[in-house]
Amino acid sequence: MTDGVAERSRPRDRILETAQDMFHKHGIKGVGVDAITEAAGTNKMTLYRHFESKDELIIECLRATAAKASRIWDEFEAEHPGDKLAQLHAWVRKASQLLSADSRGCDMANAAVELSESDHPARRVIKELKEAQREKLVALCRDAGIGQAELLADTLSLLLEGARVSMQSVGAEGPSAQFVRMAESLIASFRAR
Amino acid sequence: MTDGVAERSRPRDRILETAQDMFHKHGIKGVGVDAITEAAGTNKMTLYRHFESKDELIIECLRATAAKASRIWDEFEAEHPGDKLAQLHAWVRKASQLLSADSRGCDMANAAVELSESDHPARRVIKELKEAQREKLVALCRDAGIGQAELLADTLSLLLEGARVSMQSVGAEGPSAQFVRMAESLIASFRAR
DNA sequence: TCTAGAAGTTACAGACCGGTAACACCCTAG
DNA sequence: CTAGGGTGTTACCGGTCTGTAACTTCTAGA
Repeated sequence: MTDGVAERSRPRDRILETAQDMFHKHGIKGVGVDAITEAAGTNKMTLYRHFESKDELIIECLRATAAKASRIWDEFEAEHPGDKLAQLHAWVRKASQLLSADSRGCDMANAAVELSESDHPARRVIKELKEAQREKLVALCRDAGIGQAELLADTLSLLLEGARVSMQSVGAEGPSAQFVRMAESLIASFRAR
Repeated sequence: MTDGVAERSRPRDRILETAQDMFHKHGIKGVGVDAITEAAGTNKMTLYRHFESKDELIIECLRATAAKASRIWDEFEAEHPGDKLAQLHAWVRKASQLLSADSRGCDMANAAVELSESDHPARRVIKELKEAQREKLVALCRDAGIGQAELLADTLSLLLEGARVSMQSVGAEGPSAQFVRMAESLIASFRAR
């Protein structure tokens, strides 16, 4: 018999998956460990046997989310082998799919907003993961033959980051609705230089 | 004798100003009403005599912050009377000043991230205020003689929103460092069309 | 100077939080 | 069959949170 949340797997995996989902939906400070374990079909003691604290659970969730996102890049390569420009367009399309209605945005950015303590252990993890993502996009732009690759990658990054947070303020019909047009126009402009 | 926080003014004003500051620095869920009243040199009962709940205090803080931001537009008009294009460049410069190190970003966007409950009373206020800001920027672009005023305004909005949240993830040396160059380049591009 | 309302003080209620202790249980490997 | 590790259960600790009650003190205006 399954459990709705996930196939009857090991408690640690269920906790991790459930926590990712609940942190994303309700925010990190908006959900307690009791609620997570209950939704995961287990209990608090088991959580603390696998994670030494809630902060460590947060960090593991961020790493897991980043790992999932990282796998998408493999799909780009698989769908458009060697064609870096096509992969860049695929990135735009994939990014725009993150802007569906009532999305809660980027987990790492949201965590950075919520965890305001400057010495919170998750902060350095967020920075590392975000920088890794940035370098991937820079490399993609460069390999696509774009001159100012860093500048285009950073511009696209800010546009997407802005779109994801804007959606949470004003919804999907706000400025973020024009994301694809903005991004494609930018890429065309950079290619023409 | 003054009190560090603010001149000896009326408790309600001190609470409002202190709450704005503390919500900005530590996040809404990261600060309790006790801490606010203590920092404001008053007490919890006085707070609840002026605000019927913490949620209402949050809303009043957002309105106050938006009102402050609104006054900046008057400065643009005062510094460059009638010259809407100069005012647009002033907007870019002012926006870039929001990207100083260890900034905590936009209060309204942060609140939208923190208050994940879709029916939270602050959500509609955030949406209203953000939409008002958007329309101001659209009007500025249009009056500056730019053809696709809405698209430029939305692009600039997303860039700034993204820069402000990116800073909280990766710091001021990340993609947000190029904000001015991106924005100016965009304006030039739209003007050339 | 007197008075009314604003502000301060203390204590408390009820809920939730992260985290731990002690113990019972189950299921699989040997 | 048995031993042991992973898991479940219950209860609890100390702390924090929003919000309220009852009472005292202050202060400005008539």
